[in-house]
Order: sequence, then structure tokens, then C-alpha cells
Amino acid sequence: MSDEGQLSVRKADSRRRSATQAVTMADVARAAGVSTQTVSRALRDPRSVGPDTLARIEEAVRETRYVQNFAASHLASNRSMTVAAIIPTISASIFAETIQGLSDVLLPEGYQVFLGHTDYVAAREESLVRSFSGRRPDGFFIIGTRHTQETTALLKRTGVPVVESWSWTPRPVDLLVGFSNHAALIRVVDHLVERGYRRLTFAGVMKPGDHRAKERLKGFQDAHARHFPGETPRVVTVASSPMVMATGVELLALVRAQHPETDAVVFASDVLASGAILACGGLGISVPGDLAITGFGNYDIAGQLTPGLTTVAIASKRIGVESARLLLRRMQGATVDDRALDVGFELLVRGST
Amino acid sequence: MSDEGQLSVRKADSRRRSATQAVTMADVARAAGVSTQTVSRALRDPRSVGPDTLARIEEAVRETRYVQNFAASHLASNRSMTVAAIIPTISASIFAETIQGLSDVLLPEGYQVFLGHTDYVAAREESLVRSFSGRRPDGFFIIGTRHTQETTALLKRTGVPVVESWSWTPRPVDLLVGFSNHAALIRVVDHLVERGYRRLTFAGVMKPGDHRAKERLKGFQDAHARHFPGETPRVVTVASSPMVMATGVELLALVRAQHPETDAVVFASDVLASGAILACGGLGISVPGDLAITGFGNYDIAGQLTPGLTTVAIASKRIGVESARLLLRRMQGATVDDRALDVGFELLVRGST
DNA sequence: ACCAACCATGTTACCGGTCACGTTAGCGGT
DNA sequence: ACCGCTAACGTGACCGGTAACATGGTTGGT
Repeated sequence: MSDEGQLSVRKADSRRRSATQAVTMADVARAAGVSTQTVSRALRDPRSVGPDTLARIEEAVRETRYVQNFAASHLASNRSMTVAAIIPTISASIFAETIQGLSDVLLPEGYQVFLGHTDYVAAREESLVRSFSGRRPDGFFIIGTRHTQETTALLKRTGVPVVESWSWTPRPVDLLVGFSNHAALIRVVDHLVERGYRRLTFAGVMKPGDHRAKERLKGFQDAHARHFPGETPRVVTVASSPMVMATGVELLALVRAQHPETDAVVFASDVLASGAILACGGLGISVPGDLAITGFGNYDIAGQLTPGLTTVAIASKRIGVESARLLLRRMQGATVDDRALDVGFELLVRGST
Repeated sequence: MSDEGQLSVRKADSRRRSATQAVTMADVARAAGVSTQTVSRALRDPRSVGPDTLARIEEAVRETRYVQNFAASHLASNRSMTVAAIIPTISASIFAETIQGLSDVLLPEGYQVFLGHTDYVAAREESLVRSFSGRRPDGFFIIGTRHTQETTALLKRTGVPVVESWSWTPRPVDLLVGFSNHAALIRVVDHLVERGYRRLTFAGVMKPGDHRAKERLKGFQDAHARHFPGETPRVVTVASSPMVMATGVELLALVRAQHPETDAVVFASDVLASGAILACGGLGISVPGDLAITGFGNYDIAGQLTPGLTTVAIASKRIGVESARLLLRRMQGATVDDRALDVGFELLVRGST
């Protein structure tokens, strides 16, 4: 009691290392007249201490402007209250929504999200997992299901729950929240064939590490083989162009040059398809009269174009939300019965087909 | 070599708390035949130990699969090697690019990025800063320059560098990397007037906490007052609609209903302007013949529309990159001479005006 | 009245690193 | 031979919390 006001004094030990004059839990304990353990209890579970003790501690926290040090907490309790998220690129708004969903669920529970992006390079993914592991996250969230062998091994060794997403695999590392890109493209092709289109061409950006794009291409090829046995599926790709509308325009030109008989273009993304639809206006190509066009992702623009873009809608935010829920359950010690969740997809038929 | 496979043995001390069988620095030290201090030195500055010792330690790290524990490092050294980033929303691709720039620079330097989003709510910003402070980040990056008083106080008390961005203020909390939204809109209005437009209307989404949108509106109003003294500037806003193209269509309808004489619409964002331009096609409105349209942000779509969208280009990725560089310099102990960096903006005149 | 069960709180050791400082060996100069 | 200096490495204390166990006071059933 009598040492009230000594908070800032903090014996000026010349060996003191930290530059900060940080208030510690001991300061709060002194101000409240209890032990540090009681302060710790009050902060992590207020009901575990007596009501007036709690009030005194809360007052002491306010008075001293105490801010808990998570690093110490982490070290002592072996829980970091963080989740590491690894995505191909932040700039793609569709992944951003997933991250938004993820953090919408995790932040209120006291977890914080580390973000890293791989730019579709497997080696970067591996080095990210490696460096993130040093933070001892309580969970991992990763977009994609294909990793280097070492990445998979690293993830398994962490001993914490791992969610893979945005894709599908029979053998997830741990948990899975995704859908089949392959099945989605089959649905697109079925739809086009049903509408009477016969000369389909797939067009997309194929970055070496973008396995979701590869799965889509594979779906196109498999469906094509089923509908048109013996015919070689038409495929036009660029490897290094950025995922922007101008690339869609470029791809459209390639399609018309290499496969002029094409009556429907299946784009690997709405971004590309939108660029192509807009370009068709200037080129005097009627959509879907001369050429049908499909996209993937159901971006904002898909419904605003004239004609509207037929595309595959993915519940991107929901992927984040469900992943967070799975992680939470596991991080809180519960067991999860269904380790794989298929969020599916929806074919949205609009004017472009 | 021969003790391969014994890693998991680790004397089963019944009082051992951590659930993990984690390899510690002591394990590495034992394997290499040195003290933990030497291992620590080898990891943080390889040149500070002898070359053959270094080789032995590196071999021991590999053999034991040691992963450094940053929490312990943080606690002991008082540096967390993290940066907290707070943005209004992750979904807006334009902020995503800034974050991409930020982490592109910080990750290679060993810093990791915590991400939180406020949804344009000041109270959420405050609670984010509060909870992030517990992680003791070595720096803060925030989009926006307007905060609650308490937020500002919290930021200052952390004692670490803080970058505010995407806006401008004569009194930053610490560092500033941004531009004047106000000046940008003045430039837009000047351009329209120069082109002969006389009946301008501003249209945008005005979320209560979106100060950048407010600054743009203010810029419009001030420029309008200068060009058309005495006239009341026309302004159409919605408060709660999401920032999507459909909202642009909605705003266009409002403009035509409330101010039918309008000959130029100044949108607060490219997203809205793009929706409006696309809708004009369907409504038989000629752009820029009947109506000129401008946007803000120079999104991908702006250059692909017909007509192209006149807009203001912001170096959004560069904001992240420069912010990271400033933070790095300060986190590494250097002093920064120029605490405020104006990345400017560029008016891109296209067909829509 | 007695003892078990329980609640609120304190005590002790420890989490896994790093800092400050100490020690040792090797070297050249005088 | 002595001294000082430097490079390389070790020792002990400490960072700021929390788990496990211990303690003292209440309560309630028999």
C-alpha cells in the first residue's frame, strides 16, 4: 500500500537490459496487493478470482496502463495465440476475402494472424513455413494442397492443426476446406456442350506453381475427352503474364489466331474473361452470338458486364470462416470428426453463353 | 550419427509442461559440443564464431531439425521481429497491394507481418492497436491518419516507429507515407472544368470512418467553390452500401434522379465509376458525350473499359514498400531525416472525359 | 464437532532463449 | 619474459509470464 506511486521507479538496475520502461505484471500485482499469479488468473479467466480482488486488479491495470506481454505468456504456456496464413498472393481479391473471413473469426477469439505470400513459388512456401514455424503458431492455414515433400514434413512436425484450402485432395496433411477445381471445369464444359457449343478452347495463365489452374485445365481436358473423343482439346496459355484483364485480351487474340474455329472460350479466371468480353465489344465480336465466354470465380464485375459473364461462384469468404472454425476447435483441444469440408461451387449461367 | 532417432526420447520429466517434444538450443549445443551461447551467436551472426565450430553447429541444427523459438528470443532480447499492419479492409485490392509491398520488403529481413482490419470502425482500430501491442511489435503500419485520441496515445506509448499512410496530415503520429486525397480531387475537378464540363456531381460511398473518402469529397467541394462561386456543389452519397460495382449503378441512378442536369459525375472510386460506365451502355447514355465520368484509384479495369476511365493513379504498392523501408531503418536503430513522404498521384486522362 | 471438498490465493520452478561479463589461448611488441 | 590486446567461447542472471503444487479459510454433510 505504502509503496503506491513507486511504479515508475523500478530499481534502476544498471544491468537492466530492456530499453523499455515496460510495466509488468509484477507492477500490477504490487498495485493491487496480490501475487502475480492472481493477476495472471484474473486476466485469463476473471471468474477464477474473487469479485473484489478482480475489481482491484482491473483498477490496477488501468492505473498502470499495463499491456500484457504475449511473448512471455507464449513461452510459459506454450501457446502463441497466433495462426499462420500462407497464400499465393494477397493482391488477388478472391484470396483476400478468404483471409478476411479467417481473421473475422479468429481475432475475436484472441488469435492473431500472420500473413505470408508465396507468389506461387513452392520454394517460397517452404521457406515461409520454415520461418513461420519459429513463431510456434497454434495453427496453419494454407491455400493449396500441393507442397514440396519437405513442406509437408515440416507441417506435420509442428504438431499443430493445419488447414489446406481452395483445392481438393484425398490425402490432406491434416484438415481440408475446399472444392474440386477439376469438377467445376467439367461442369462448365457440360454446360457449354448442352448449349450447343462444339469447338471449345481453354485459355489461362499457367504459372508453374499454380496447381489450382492446372486442375482446372485438367478438368477441361477430361470433360472435352468425354464429349469429343478423339479430338485434341484446344488449349492456349501464357506462363508469366500477370493476372490482369489485359492478359485476357492477349489470350483472346491468341485463341483467334491459333484456333479461329473456336465458338466458346473457357477462361481460367473471371479477370481474364472480363478483359476478353470488354475487348469483344471493340472487335465487333458478338457474345455469345459469335463466341461464348466463361470465367471462374464470380468476381464483382461478372454480373455487371453486358452480357453477364457465365462463371463458377466460389464461397471464398466462407472458406476462411470454416477454416477458422475448424482450427479453433482443434486449438481448443476438441477433436474434429469431419476433417475435410467440401464447400462446393455453383455454376452461374449468365448472358455470355 | 549413431544417436540418430533419439531426438524424441528427451528425458520424460513428469513435470515437463510443454506438450511439444520441441528440440531446443541446448539439444543443438550438446550435439555440436558447444554452449548454447555459442549456438545463439552462430545463428544470429555466423561470422562471430570460428569456421569449424560454425560447421559443426550447422550440422547439428540439420541433424536435430532445430527450429528457433522466437518467443524466447523475443523475451530475452526485447525484439519481436514483427510489424503490425492495420488496414480498413483486406478485400479492397488496392490496400492488398500495399500490404504486398510491405511484406515483400519486410519478410526477407526476417520481420513478420501481423494483419488486422478495422472495417472502417474507429473503435475497432483502437482495440486492434491495444491487442497488437501485447505482441510488442517492432513497428506499426496503419492506413489512415485519423484515429481516436486513445489510439494515438497507445501508439505513442509503444515507443516503436509508426507509419501512417494513404492520406496526409501536417501532424503525423510519427512517420507518414501518403498523398493528399484532397489535392487529387481538386485536380480532377480542374480537369473537368478545363474540358468544358460545368454541372459536376460527386458520388460515393461515405462510411462514417472512411476519412479518405471524406477528404476526397472536401477536395471536390473546395474546387467546386473556386470554379463556381455561389453554387451549391452537388453531392450524392450512400452510407452503408458495399464498395462494389452495383453500388456505382445505384449511385448513377440517384444522380440522374436528383441532379438530372449533371454533365459529369466524379466518383470516389474506380469500382463505382466502372459500374456506372458499364450501366451507361445499357441505359443508352453516351460517355463522355452525354455524361463524363471519373474514378479514383486506377484499378485494373479502368484501362479496359470503353471508353477508358479517367482516374487518379495511386502508387499503392509503393506506399507499402516505402513504409517498410522507413520502418526498417528505424527498427535497425538509424534515425530518419524525412519523416513524411508524399508519393503523390497522377491524373490519367482517358476517354470517359 | 469432525472431516472432506472446495474456493481463493500464494510459492516455486521453469519456459527457451540472450545479455553482460568472465575466461582462456594465441599473438606481437619491447 | 612480461604485458596488453583480440578472438573465441563459456557462465550466470535474467526477460515476464504460467503450470503445478501448496496453503489457509469456508462450507456442508453426517
